Amino acid sequence: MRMSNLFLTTLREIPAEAETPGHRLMLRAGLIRKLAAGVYSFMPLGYRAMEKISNIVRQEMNSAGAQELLLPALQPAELWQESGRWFKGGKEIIRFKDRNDRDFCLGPTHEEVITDLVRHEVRSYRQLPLMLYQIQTKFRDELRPRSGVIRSREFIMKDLYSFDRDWAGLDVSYNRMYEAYDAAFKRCGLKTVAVEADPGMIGGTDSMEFMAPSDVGEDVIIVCDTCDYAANREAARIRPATAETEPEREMETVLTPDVRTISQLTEFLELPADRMVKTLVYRAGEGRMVAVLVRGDREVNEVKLTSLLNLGELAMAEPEEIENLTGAPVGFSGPVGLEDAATVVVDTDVAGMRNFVTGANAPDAHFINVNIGRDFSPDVIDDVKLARPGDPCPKCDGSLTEQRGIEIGHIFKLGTRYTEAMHATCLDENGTEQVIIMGCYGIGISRLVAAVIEQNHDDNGIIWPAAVAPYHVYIVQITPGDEEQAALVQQFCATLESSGIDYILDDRDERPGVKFKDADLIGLPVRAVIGPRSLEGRTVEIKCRRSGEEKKAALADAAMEVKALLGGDAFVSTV
RNA sequence: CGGGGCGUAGCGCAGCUUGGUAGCGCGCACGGUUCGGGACCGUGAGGCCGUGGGUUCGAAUCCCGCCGCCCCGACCA
Repeated sequence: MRMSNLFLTTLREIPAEAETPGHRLMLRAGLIRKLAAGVYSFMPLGYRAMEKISNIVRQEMNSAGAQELLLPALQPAELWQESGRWFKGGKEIIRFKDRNDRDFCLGPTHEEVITDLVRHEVRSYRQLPLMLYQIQTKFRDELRPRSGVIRSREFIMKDLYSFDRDWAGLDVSYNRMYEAYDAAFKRCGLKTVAVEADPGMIGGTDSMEFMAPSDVGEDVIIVCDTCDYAANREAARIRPATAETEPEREMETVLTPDVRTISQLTEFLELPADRMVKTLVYRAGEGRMVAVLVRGDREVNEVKLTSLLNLGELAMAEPEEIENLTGAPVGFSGPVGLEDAATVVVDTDVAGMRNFVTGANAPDAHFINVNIGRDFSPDVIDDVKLARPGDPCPKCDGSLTEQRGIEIGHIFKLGTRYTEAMHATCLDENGTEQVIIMGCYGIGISRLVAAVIEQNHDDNGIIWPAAVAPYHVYIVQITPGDEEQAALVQQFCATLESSGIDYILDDRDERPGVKFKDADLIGLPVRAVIGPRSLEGRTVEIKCRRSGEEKKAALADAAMEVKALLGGDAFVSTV
């Protein structure tokens, strides 16, 4: 491709709208352009990188035994009503009516459509297992699109669905996808961590997210410094602290006028926060109240709490609700005497404490020397606190660390969540109808492009991994009109082509500095320069974008040198 | 949805306080000099000053409404 023909304008200045390094570079390098909030065009260069990524993913899905198809983005409401997600699924579904006043949506995901398809086509267990996938545009009316193509309202996703006759089959499909994901991300030059995740509203038993570690990631991931334990903070478990053994003392009331917060209380009682127990009051669906006890220096993990109690909704209670429940204003809540009016949940660490401090459910009063069992009885004891760095690992003696990550893949064991609601069944050997067991597996393809750039750039621009670079080589002819140089360039291009290496030839009538700057910004893995210095020995200057290493190569050897820099044959794949 | 910020040329911004009909840099077009890390000189094109209303002789500027965009939070496969 000649630069003079390429539909590309690079930006010298940083667009004001972009905050993250990757988003800025994608705009500056002319990979994407914005149409509206969270809605982007992919320009030829950006699209080409995305196509290379799609092809890698496609190859890995195919070799895992999956088949590609294409499902409609336009979906009738009836399917979503059948699965129960038309109203629950909520605000992010883009809905509208057709001319006949029929409800439709633009597909945010395709569990319903694929389940509908499979229930019509699959009659027998002999047609299973089945893995079907597509690479297609998804639509979600995100509350807050951000960071360019990392969270957008229209995006490209690979979604794969597995159908098995039993749970053992699902385990096989799930593990096969796990391996395929790992392989695909590696090939894309992306560092990822697979973490335990909360299945959330989509339902199902197990789920894992593939995270690309990055400071601009929206998720916090918790990783053990010793073993392989890793989890999304929303789902991270923590090994309980060892139980205290001191003898129980008599519970007493202490007057604490206007002392409401833990920090006020530590000062007032001259006790550390880890001797206190916070009681947080939540309202679940249908007026059910939940009181959650965590140590004074900890936070509640609301996601863990929600899935633990299997609650559809959960919100902090309003001050009036707290006063109705406890008889005291906010700041004096405690578990004693609350058992009948609320579900009392105690964090595992609190369960091991003796003689702690809680609110007394009376204005301006706290209890000291509270003990579980004697003074109140919890309904549930479980791990409901938010993990933080330094916490003990649930699997080994190590301790947990924290980093941010971009979620680029998510795999779920759905089980019968959709197949049951939509009656997708098949007959087994005995002629008995069996509900099909399902899994679903997503990769955010357009997000992956952004994640690759977030992980691979420097101050001067993008540093594409060879396998996903829109082109492999950026060729600069220093003196555009020079015929001797042009002849060398032509020969060089021919050797690249015959080696399966693709390139951009910067043939613009610009000064060398401009071309070098654009070469760094666009960030193809190799830059090749042919100029006055090349003529005498018929050489090409070859520079590695990542290492900065530069060498002269004889024209005859140049293609081989380039290939070596690209990492050998494995990375050379044209779109 | 709550908080904050911003909408002026393709991009980055000034002008608004104190109303008088729009400017700078980059980019773009043309000519010339240049040419190994974003050159220089000259000429030029390009603007319902987000949008609707109001105040005024007169509004980019003051007032009110709406829309859009960005950030933080809430929320979220």
